[in-house]
Amino acid sequence: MATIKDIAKAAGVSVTTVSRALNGYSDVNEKTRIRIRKVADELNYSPNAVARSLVMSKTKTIGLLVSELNRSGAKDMFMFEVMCGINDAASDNDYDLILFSTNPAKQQAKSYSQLCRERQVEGVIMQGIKSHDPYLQEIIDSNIPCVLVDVELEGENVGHVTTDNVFGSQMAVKHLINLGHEKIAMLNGHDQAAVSRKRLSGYRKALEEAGIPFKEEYVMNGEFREDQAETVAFNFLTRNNEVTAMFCASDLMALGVLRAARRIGISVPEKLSIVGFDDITLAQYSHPQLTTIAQDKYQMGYEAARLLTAMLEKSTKKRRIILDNQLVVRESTTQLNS
Amino acid sequence: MATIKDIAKAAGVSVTTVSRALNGYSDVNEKTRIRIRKVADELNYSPNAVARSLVMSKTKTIGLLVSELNRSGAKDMFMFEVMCGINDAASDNDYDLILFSTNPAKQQAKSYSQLCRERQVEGVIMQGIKSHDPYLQEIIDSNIPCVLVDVELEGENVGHVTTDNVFGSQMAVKHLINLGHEKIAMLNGHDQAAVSRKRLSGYRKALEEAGIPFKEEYVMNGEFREDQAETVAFNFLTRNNEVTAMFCASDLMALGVLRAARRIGISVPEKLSIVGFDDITLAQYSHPQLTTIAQDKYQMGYEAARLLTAMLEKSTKKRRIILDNQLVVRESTTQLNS
DNA sequence: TTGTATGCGTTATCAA
DNA sequence: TTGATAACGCATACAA
Repeated sequence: MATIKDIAKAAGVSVTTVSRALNGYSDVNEKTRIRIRKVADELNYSPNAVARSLVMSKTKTIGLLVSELNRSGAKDMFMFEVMCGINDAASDNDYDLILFSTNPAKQQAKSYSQLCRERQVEGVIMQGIKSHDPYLQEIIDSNIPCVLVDVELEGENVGHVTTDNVFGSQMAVKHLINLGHEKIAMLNGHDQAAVSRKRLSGYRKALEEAGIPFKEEYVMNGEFREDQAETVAFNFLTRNNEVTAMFCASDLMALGVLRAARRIGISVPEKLSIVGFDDITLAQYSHPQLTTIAQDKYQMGYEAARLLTAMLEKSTKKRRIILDNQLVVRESTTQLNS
Repeated sequence: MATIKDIAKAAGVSVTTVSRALNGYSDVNEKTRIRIRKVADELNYSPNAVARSLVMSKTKTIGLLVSELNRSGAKDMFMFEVMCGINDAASDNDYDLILFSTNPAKQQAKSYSQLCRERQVEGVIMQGIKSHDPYLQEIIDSNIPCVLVDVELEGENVGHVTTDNVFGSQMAVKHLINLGHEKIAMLNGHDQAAVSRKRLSGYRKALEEAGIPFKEEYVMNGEFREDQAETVAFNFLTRNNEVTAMFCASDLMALGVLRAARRIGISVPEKLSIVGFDDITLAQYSHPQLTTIAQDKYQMGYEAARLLTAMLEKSTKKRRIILDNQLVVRESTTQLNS
């Protein structure tokens, strides 16, 4: 592989001049520049980013830390779509992405800051992390800029992007209320998830505004899992047949509820209206198709990477981005016919 | 950030000794090693992989080149699942992954080898590339090891992993034949895809073996797209109502056919049996659920990365891995009742 | 068992 | 406008 040294020799100049010529500095004679460019082309030169990184202490690299990148996350294409957005924004801003996928075992072996410093990433985007993850504290303590997806942490070097979960849930529940429902249950994720707490509060708000009393017994957790949701919903629905609508904190769980309803013989939406959250691909393919709160997952990723690059270039003081959600009405909800 | 220099100073030894102590060389006194380790811990040292890469000319990095990593690929989680496998295998073999996403514009700007040399990746895994992609020739010419997913190229430095597409298709069509079908159409992808050619040949083979004449008019292309498949199938099925079964080169297209059939009023599977290919997540959620040929996407990725690392370490002469597929019978196929 | 010196490919400082 | 030289953090050949 040709280096600037080779070019220097071939062009009869010093490496300094080659470096400057190739990097577009003004203090180099146009003729020499052209000659050097020509030689570089002939030698099929490409700069060695590793060497450059070492001397500049800038790697132009963002670490993409994904907790448990695995098949189980495949169903809701959530991660993937976010990644697409991150990838595009990073690329637009001239950063490369290096993939770190962690799991508890790896976290034990290597600390967050070790991971980052080893590869000399300039910043990090984290996704799929739970609010009790041990890395979280390290992120705060560390001085390397980090943007979190769906974890509401802020600080000098840490920002986040999320969607308006409270309002999104309000929309969902309000939609049900507008359809005449009053006995509305909620199938939430789990208490460790920030989004779960937000969505619960949106649910309560909507009920409150409509003057419907909040009932503790109407709220349950499905761990964001389809099978778990099915089990929980099955038990709940067999016991509470006065309930006419259910708001689920994820589409995947809504799919589980759909199953449970089918098993019990409750027809959706005639006897039970269901609203999901996320608008995953599957939401359009289920029967009935899911009414849901759509999150722009691609946009979340895009904004996350954009925020990070802005932080890296110190061109912003912003540390929080909240995107709007949208109610998508499909087939799983309908007017209550009392 | 602490460097070995700092450690050397603090421990009162030379950088050489530090380097050797930390890298587990035998020619260093155990006591000094322990002291150095302690100092390193105190200074919260982590090695700088960039510097190490430069001097060793080994980056322990694999480039993951994904053509058009974007939302459109989100529906079939194909890429994502393959990526999960790649990620795991790379991690198991102590390589990191750097994400390159290309598109025609970027390819214009930067050649394959430039891309690789800049980041000094040791090897590359490519996915989602079409058989007329300009990078393909560069891959062959280049001396940097590369493993392709679903593109059957081989050479000194290039290998591939794919599944047995011919046999997979044979299984699919044979399944239909066993159910009594004889008028079996095929909805293929496009001619630029190697897998399409393979799957077509499997289709022909199965027909041949059963003594059913191959009919050119029964084969069409749907570009691997759901909407395109729907259109093509709609036109075809309205004109050829003698056809009782259709083999699709992807599940996504099978979903399109399902739509077309519904629009026309052909019930599936009673009047039309459909077999897909891939076994994407959606296949289990459609109505009826798709009978399909399952490819182990995760395994494809895992094997790809494993093959590449083996090539990098020159521990194998193998350049081709072919995985078996599996027929998964669900609800979209049934006995022909004539 | 330890240290000195050199180099990896690049950019940056300073002098010419 | 150009060049000599040092530096980035690390590994290694060689010397001690």
